[in-house]
Amino acid sequence: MSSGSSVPTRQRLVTAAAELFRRQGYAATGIKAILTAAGAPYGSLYHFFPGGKAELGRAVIDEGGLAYRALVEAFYSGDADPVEATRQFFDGGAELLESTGYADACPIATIAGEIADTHEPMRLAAAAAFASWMSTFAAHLVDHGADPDQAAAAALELFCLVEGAFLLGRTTRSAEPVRTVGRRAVAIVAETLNPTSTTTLR
Amino acid sequence: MSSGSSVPTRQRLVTAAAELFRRQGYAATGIKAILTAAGAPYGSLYHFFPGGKAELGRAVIDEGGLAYRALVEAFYSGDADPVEATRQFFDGGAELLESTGYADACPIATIAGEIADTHEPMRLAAAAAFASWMSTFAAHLVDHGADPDQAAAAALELFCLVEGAFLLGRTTRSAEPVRTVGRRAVAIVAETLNPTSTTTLR
DNA sequence: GTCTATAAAACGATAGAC
DNA sequence: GTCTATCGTTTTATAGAC
Repeated sequence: MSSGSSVPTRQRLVTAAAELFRRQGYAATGIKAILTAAGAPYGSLYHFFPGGKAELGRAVIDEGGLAYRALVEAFYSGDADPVEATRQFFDGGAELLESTGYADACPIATIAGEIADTHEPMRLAAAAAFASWMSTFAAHLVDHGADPDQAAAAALELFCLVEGAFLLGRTTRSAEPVRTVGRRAVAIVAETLNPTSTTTLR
Repeated sequence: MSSGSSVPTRQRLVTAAAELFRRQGYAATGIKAILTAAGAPYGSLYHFFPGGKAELGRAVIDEGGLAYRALVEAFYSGDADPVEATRQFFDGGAELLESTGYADACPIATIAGEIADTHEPMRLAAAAAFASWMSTFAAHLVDHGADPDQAAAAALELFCLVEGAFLLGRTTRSAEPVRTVGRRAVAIVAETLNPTSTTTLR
């Protein structure tokens, strides 16, 4: 299946590893399985990634981080209403989860959970990716009039809602958690853009 | 360190495995490491867990689920004010994360993320544990006057906030995410117990 | 830059003595 | 119920031909 000739070997390796890591985890995925999925020979991996599996893992986190950041930007760009964008973002996440048999959720969350205490370079890469998503979203809120501190808090809250709902949704094989937290996320964004009274909830 | 004579072998195995699984993940933790940490010989594991590593993993999830459910009950019991209990629950989580060097967070989240798509018995055990935590919390809200549906939604939202913040906190080595979502959690509980107007956010 | 053969170690699991 | 020796496999990584 696939392994078309036009895609460079290095990228085929990263793509195949990303898919397997996200579903099975980093440690449970053997290099041979990645090689088979990528249609690449054993030596190619160590040509492009002399650091072996760990360096490939880092590349997977970096590229997954960039891809998801681009996704956030696609929803929260320019004039797009943050509230409506949030509704669509969470609906899209729920549909993705369902349509992939509850396999595809966050591209790096599973890896991050495994290596946070054991592999410093990968941990830092994951932290940078997470931060880039939140700051991209928070900047859009600020562009639409939100207070910077409140926007940062809202970004963190939405991140946690998404990641928690992805974990719960994958574990229970349901998209309901994503839809439920999506409604809460919409309310948070609306509140952040339009604080109700002088003494707010926070 | 430890391996006191009074603790039964079976429980030493589960405790040692739980600690290693939570920090390194399920797949990355070898049986030999568990045996060494538990001070148990190779054969004991297969005496108590004929199903091997997977059966031990299931036991870790089950016992971790019961322990955390007891923790939730300790905070949300009887007359305890749900809002104040929520504040203390999240503060406690933040302090635990800090005091353990950002290692100890959710006892089964790391495992759940790894095996959700690959190991059905463990996945179901994790789903049951998650559900028991949420229903325990939701029941307390209902006891204090909340609408059952809103209580269930609030329980799901708090779960996702906690799990997301634990992941982000472990990845960034900071307890800040837990404290930030804790403030949001307090607001959610307060709103659930005391809806403001006829047309609410949801 | 591609590919294979192979090394060296670690893996989960089992058998059988005690 | 405890312990060890060991099987068979799989792991990551390397060497070296092409």
